Amino acid sequence: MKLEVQIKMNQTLFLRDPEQSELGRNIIKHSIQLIEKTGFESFTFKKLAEAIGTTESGIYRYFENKHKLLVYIISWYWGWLEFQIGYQTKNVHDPITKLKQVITLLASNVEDDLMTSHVDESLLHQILIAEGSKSYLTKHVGEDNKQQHFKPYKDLCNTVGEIILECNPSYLYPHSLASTIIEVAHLQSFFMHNLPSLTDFDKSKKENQIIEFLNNLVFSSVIK
Amino acid sequence: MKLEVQIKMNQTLFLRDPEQSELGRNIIKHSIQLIEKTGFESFTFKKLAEAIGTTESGIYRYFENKHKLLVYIISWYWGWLEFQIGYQTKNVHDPITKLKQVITLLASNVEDDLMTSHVDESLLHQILIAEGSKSYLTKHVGEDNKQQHFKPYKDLCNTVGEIILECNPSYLYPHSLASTIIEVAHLQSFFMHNLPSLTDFDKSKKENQIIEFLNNLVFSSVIK
DNA sequence: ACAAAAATAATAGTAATACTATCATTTGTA
DNA sequence: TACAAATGATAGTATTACTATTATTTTTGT
Repeated sequence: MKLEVQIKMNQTLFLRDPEQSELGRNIIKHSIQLIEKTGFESFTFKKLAEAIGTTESGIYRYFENKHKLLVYIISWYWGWLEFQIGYQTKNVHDPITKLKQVITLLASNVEDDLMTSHVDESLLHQILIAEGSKSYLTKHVGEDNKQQHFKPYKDLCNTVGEIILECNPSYLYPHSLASTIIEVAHLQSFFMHNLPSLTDFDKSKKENQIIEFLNNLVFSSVIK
Repeated sequence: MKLEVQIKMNQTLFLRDPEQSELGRNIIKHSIQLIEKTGFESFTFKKLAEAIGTTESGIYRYFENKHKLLVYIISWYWGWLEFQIGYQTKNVHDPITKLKQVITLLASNVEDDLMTSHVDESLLHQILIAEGSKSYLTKHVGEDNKQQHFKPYKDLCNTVGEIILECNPSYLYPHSLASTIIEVAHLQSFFMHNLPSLTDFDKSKKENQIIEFLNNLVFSSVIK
């Protein structure tokens, strides 16, 4: 028997559940590939339909528009990451060790998880770095938020915030520090590869330097 | 005599210099208002032309496309901020005080600077918070970078990075910390207003809390 | 003051995007 | 095997992101 991890998704993000059909899973699979390759701005449902071998109207039966599809795959990623964090830190009791592991998970390059056959987490991680903030940097962020579209992200920040509080119960900014860690991990990776003079890292040494930077930043302020 | 501050802009960002004509200055003025009000996605040259009382082709004579216009106004803002930092910290010799003042400048709500009659810096600051990262989160960031479109941002990060090094010459990540301060100041402000559970702040107390968070973060790690 | 040059306005047109609608065909299942 | 549900094929619309052309106004150099 093949084990498949299922991430429970918000129903308002789609019109028809893409997990439940071959076409739906193809939409997810190929949209991840296309968005990663061409960027979200030049990604269209027409191109996606061509890549899959279906028609535009086929896609529209699953997703209202490309922004909701983006939010869908990003939410999926946060759900998956939360699962990973729970799984990988299961028997770790020291909160400092746990927080270090979380930072490593957030700032490392991800490998494709074979438990999820139609999702390439490695590509998805790249999408998060380059397009993640576009999911909420809109004028309709308020309504999206009311529909709980960002719940997986918030849940993740809460989880990380709680670990921070375990390290130091009197630390004043657990949520802000959690969202900062996540966003800075992505930003510094983007800068390192595209605008390197905004960082002190070089591509060849990979993500380790970002992890060290974040560890230094986080533990200096959390554990005085 | 009325003093006007002039920010020197990269020539490849525009086709005709908008500072040099009434129409050009109107394009800047109204694009700042429109982008702030409607968001960058629904901002079009047609709407801008209507707001000014000119035609689409009129705008196209100044800017190739709306992305370059966005990068233009954002670069302008970084240039202006750099000037502000230089001006406001002119006679401050203690680097710690200086860095604190810089953090305050980066994370405070900006007031309209009357030295620049066609630019509303307060609106521009809001645009930076909500749209700033869209200037570089593109697939053409590499070419844009070669054309020096992000130079004002890099210069600012360098300036901040140098102050960080004055505080602690052995600090390992001056550039990364500088870009982190700038980005986190904007992100936490956006989150506070739109996704407050990602922060520990509440709108009523305004930006002071973000400044305190950043001070705590920065000085814990820079001055051990 | 006047001609030439430059800038602007007005209009039209195109290809692509972001959809909506309709209907025929295939597929899954009671 | 019949019926519904899902998919495919096709067409159509309004808007966007431009380019091109020509007429009109404004600026400027002599």
